[in-house]
Amino acid sequence: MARPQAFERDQVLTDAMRLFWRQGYNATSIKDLTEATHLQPGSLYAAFKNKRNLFIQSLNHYFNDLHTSVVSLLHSNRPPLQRIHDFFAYLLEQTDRDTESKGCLLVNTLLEIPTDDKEINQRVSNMLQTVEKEFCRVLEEAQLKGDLAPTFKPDELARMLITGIFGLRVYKRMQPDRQAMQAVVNNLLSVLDNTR
Amino acid sequence: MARPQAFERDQVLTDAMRLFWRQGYNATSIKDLTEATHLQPGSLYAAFKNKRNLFIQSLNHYFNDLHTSVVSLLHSNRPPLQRIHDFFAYLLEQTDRDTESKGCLLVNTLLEIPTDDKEINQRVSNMLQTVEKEFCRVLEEAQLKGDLAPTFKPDELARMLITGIFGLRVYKRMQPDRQAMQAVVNNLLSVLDNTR
DNA sequence: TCCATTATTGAATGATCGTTCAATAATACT
DNA sequence: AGTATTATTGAACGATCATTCAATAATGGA
Repeated sequence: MARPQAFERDQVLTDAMRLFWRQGYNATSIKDLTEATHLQPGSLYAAFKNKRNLFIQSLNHYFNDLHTSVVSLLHSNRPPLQRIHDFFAYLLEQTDRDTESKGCLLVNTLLEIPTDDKEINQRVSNMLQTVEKEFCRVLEEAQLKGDLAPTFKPDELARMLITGIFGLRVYKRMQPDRQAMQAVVNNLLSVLDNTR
Repeated sequence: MARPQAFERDQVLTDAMRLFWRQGYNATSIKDLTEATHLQPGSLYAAFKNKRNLFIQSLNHYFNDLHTSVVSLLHSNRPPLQRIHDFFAYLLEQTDRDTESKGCLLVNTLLEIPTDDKEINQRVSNMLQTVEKEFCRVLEEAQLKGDLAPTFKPDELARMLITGIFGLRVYKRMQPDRQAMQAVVNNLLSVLDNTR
């Protein structure tokens, strides 16, 4: 016995997320958000408490999508090292389609939000560490199969690859051509071929 | 025959730069800047036109310092590949001392400023490309001396190392311990050891 | 059909934003 | 000493910020 909600929470979060992704947290105003979501300020605040909380929900929404992609790529039935290559191929494709150079919302957030905002930094760090762990498991699997030299430490390699991805996300802002990005990936992945 | 300027332009730029570095462009207000520089708004605007221009001057100031460090490290009299290692050792030290996790102002700016701000993006990109070229020249020198396999393309390697630095700058925000960062650097630099 | 409950509206709030400018102060030259 | 010139001050401006809330609308159950 009450008036029903007229909007879909998921759709609103998608709209908000896209805006934060394109403009960053500080540069996105409530006015921007009301226009993008077609919700009035009051509704936005009733549903999401405030701007900061809406942002956090947007981050969660982004990570859900990201995690789905990562899992489907890294848990496929292809050989482990091939799956790593698949991931980077996917990253390059996505980077290519991203004509606005938005990059990764999590990486952008990590650099924009002040260090002393423990909550947001912790949340984003955890999300990225989750991805790092997925990488690590695949590398362990490769090592077990003998596709990766036993002298490697999978956790260190995973960390290095994740760092490489972060770097690519930044490098893209310099508007390099696809070939340049591809060459970086090739050199990065050449570490895995090392027999030591 | 006029009243002399009471402040040192360089000191003011240093103060402003530190603030932009710590907080980012959008999160830094004129009030913040007047407090940090001890200049009133009017003086600030008389000397630097507006906030945006003050930021651009701060970027230049930052790059001057950066370029000095890079040159002294990469043009030393040590063997070329050793100079690359020196650079990363310096980077790790600096990262360690940076308890606020400010990272690199240029990298932060590249991610914060919208893509459609051509001027700032172009300026920052040029600065970073300058560093990349310094790396490239050292790698060419190493190749000439036979310290680097001739199959490598120095420009691609330089790009990969720069990307690695960007990545480390981001990774640092996740508050990793020094060992973790060191391992990333080791794995990154292991590419150079490849004999192909 | 009426009512209790919740959703939506959008104007209003006070704070803060970047920027301007008239008033005042400090200097060098005559 | 007087004056032309430039530097400094800091209050004031309009715009915009995030947030609130009283008024209104829409529903399901009685």
